[in-house]
Amino acid sequence: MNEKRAQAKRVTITDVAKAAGVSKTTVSRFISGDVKSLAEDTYKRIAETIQALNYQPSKLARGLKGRHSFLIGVVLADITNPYSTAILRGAEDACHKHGYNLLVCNTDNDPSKERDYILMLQSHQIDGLIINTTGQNNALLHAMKADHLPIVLVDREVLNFDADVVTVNNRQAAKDATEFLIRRGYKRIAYVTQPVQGVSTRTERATAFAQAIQAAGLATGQDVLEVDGDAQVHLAIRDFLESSTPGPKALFAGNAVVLLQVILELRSHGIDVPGEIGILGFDNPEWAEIARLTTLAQPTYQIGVQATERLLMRLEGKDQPYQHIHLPVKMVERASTPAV
Amino acid sequence: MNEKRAQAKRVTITDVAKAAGVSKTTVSRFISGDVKSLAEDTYKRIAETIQALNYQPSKLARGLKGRHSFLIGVVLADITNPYSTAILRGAEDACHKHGYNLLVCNTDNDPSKERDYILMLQSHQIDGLIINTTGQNNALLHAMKADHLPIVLVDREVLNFDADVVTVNNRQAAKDATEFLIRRGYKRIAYVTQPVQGVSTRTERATAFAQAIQAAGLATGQDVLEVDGDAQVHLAIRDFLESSTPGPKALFAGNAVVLLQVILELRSHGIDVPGEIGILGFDNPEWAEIARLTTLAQPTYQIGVQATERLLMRLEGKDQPYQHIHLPVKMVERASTPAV
DNA sequence: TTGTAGGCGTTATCAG
DNA sequence: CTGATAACGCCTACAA
Repeated sequence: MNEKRAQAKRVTITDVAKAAGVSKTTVSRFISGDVKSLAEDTYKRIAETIQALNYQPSKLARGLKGRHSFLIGVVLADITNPYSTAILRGAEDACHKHGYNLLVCNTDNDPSKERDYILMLQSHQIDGLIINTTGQNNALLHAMKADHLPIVLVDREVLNFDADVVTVNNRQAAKDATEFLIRRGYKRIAYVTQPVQGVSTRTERATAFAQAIQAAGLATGQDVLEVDGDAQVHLAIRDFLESSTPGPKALFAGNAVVLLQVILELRSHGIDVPGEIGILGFDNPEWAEIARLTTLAQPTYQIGVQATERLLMRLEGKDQPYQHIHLPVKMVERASTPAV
Repeated sequence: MNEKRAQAKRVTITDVAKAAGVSKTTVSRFISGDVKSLAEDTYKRIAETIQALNYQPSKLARGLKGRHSFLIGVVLADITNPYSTAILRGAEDACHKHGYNLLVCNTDNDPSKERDYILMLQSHQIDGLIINTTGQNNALLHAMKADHLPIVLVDREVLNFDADVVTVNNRQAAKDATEFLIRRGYKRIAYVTQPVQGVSTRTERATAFAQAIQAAGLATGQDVLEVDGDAQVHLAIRDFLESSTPGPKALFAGNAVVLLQVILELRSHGIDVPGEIGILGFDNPEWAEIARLTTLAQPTYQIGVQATERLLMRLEGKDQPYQHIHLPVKMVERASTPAV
């Protein structure tokens, strides 16, 4: 075990102090931005020395002693989903402005992976956590919160968990979209979603949809189709197409992943969209324009930004009451939902 | 300034040592996996104590003293590009297996942001760096490397920079695809790309394309269209469509971003694909299936995994010569490139 | 306005 | 096989 990674000796606060002819404390004050307690002359000398030596304070050491690691953990359910990516990008931009970095984790909607990650993040002493949770690690989240870790929930809420939440108004959006389809003249409408169990967003959307359908007297008892994977989509769509309920049909997809599956499935059946069936979907992926699909666009980037800003606000000591921020959803009407 | 974040006192190695009736050193050995120098009995006792106390070693403290921060920096040019996301996911999976975490940065192809980020990562004492570089911070990269920071380049190479590189065989893929289009009977073929300047991937693809066109006697002097933004795409496509060179036309897009722009632009001109023009593109985004586009699929997930594994290998002290890994590209033929 | 001393949680060194 | 002790680079009292 000889010197494997013999880093060119790092420039430390001690080097700067020595070179500038002051004490470490003074340099430390400079770093922490405690400007007003430094003589102008001293300030200048330190600034120059830092420049000259190309000194970079170690966030590691700062974190060990002080309060900040300058690390924010981001736990995402599915990092390949453009929805998550947009949030990530918003969070990233906001962090960068404040000198924080993002520790990104991808749980694949797997609660045990999520658990592992939260623990790892903890061991890195993250200053805050932004999480799109599976909803199966609530006890752990409570514990972290009790440990005074600021947490912001994005997209999905957690029952009885008092924290900042940044999401969209799912109920309203689902209701509006459903009523829109009904006004368009569709009579047999189904909502296709991934399993709703434990995921607030999915539950809210599905429930609001079901209520709207009910209110319009269009319920069939087979209105919400829960699917998990292509095979189940296949079966669900087949049954839907075969159902004998009269009138124009429409399918409402709960997110972009499902939307894509539905489109491809319909195509494999040789069904013409929108000739034979209307389509509407949550999320507004880049390909919606290509496929001319009516979608519900969420301000994903803004979700990331606002979540991060809530967090940073707390990190800076401004304690405000927890807030549930519901950003607006905007329908982008395209060719897939004509009046029938 | 009272106790803002008065963390419930963290369980430390000292607590474990005390509870287990051994010294900190011994516990440290346990943590570091130095198993063979522990009595079986001691081992068991420590394991139990750690369980009981729910102890989590602080990676921060470990990093400060020892060699590892267990942090790997990932610098991406564009995090919203599904291509990048897939790499990220591969890297993430590989890291998680080895107990490392990813510090993710998004440069938006902006060299000065890239510079900032590299410096920030350095201050977090990252153990390694995976970078999809803008190509404008080579000096800095050289410096980091001289500091013995293991670096793996993904997607894009850097001239005269000796390091591991994981990418695909761009030249071969571009050549093969171009020849495929020629065999299909297209006579006027243009390659649409984002600015190639400094980006090896783009340069290689464009060059190989130009050579293949040249070899086939199909060059017009207007074969590679460099575009930056929708406005330029608009102009380039218009000129291309108006060009009087006889024979079937085809457009070859340099990546998914350009591909999308091209498709939408053609649509706005009312051009039928593939009736009036053939289309082929690098990358294989999820919507290629919907739009029935022939594409060149890259093993993006694998790029992420292999890049990370190269890095981890070095972190574990296995010094191997640097390698340029060129993963294979696979053409996915769909309806957009019929024989004409 | 500046400095001194001690400690954050861990690992490396050197002894037993 | 196990332990004392001194770092790592910085921050926070407390003093001056």
